[in-house]
Amino acid sequence: MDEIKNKLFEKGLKITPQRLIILEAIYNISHPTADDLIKYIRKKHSNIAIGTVYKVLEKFIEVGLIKKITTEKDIVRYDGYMNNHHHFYSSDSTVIKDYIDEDLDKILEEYFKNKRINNFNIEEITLQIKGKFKK
Amino acid sequence: MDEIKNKLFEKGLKITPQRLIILEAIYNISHPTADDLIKYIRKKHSNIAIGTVYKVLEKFIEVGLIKKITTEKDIVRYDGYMNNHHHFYSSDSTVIKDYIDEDLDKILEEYFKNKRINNFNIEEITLQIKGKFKK
DNA sequence: GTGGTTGCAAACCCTTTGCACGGCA
DNA sequence: TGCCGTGCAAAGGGTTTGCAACCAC
Repeated sequence: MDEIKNKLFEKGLKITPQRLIILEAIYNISHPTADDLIKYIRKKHSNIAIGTVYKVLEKFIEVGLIKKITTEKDIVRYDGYMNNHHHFYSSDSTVIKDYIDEDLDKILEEYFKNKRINNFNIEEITLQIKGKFKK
Repeated sequence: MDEIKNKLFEKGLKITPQRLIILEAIYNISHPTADDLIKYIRKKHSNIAIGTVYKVLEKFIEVGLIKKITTEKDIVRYDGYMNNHHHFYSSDSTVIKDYIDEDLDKILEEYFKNKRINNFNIEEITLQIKGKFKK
């Protein structure tokens, strides 16, 4: 729990029970929706206001603690893993898996450097890889 | 307008004025939201019900005439260009631009073939390229 | 003729907002 | 103590739904 406190501290955020539990929840649930977080927190701890959850998430995004990710299925999810990474999206369920591949990142960087897209400054490239998980 | 009729016919859909105008609108607006479509149609023609627009779009997606695309900014947009392609997302506006690059598609296909991701069947790879358009 | 399609309005769901109270620094 | 964070409930905005009337085939 102390490393979670540190993360808040490093970003200059006040440490509150709500922020601690929300950040912990983000790290413990894979790509949660706001609703996933609320349920998780209400199960473990006492109550939390829905508005608070949204406000805290917004603040976390603002300071760069988490990211929003968007899926085909319209519901916003949150991701606490901040290094560059891609996502596998299941085409027959709501499952999302992270895909980390620094070799690929380098290939893409190189590719676009040579390509010289001259009216666009690339900041970030993310792959959405759709398909089916094998069982 | 006849090629639009053909597209509906090929997919086995009944040809109605609403479907014709919605599909035409999708081809004439870049990555429209549902609301963009409604406004476009109401400007050109007579009225159209909001519910109808959503139902028609859902049907088009079902038969593979269009795709949904999702952005950071939570609003669903529609895309009538069905060949594989990627998107540039402006990080300081809502502009989206298509990016077609068959060489890149081949490189990625090859890359993942060699990678042998063995618990996932890849169906489609889409790049989200975030950055800023130069003026 | 008849099943699919449309219009309309109400319902829904997720998210945002305003404000008074409460608690961290 | 002062200001930021929280809870609550109401409002907002986009999307979905149910049903009667309508129309393409």
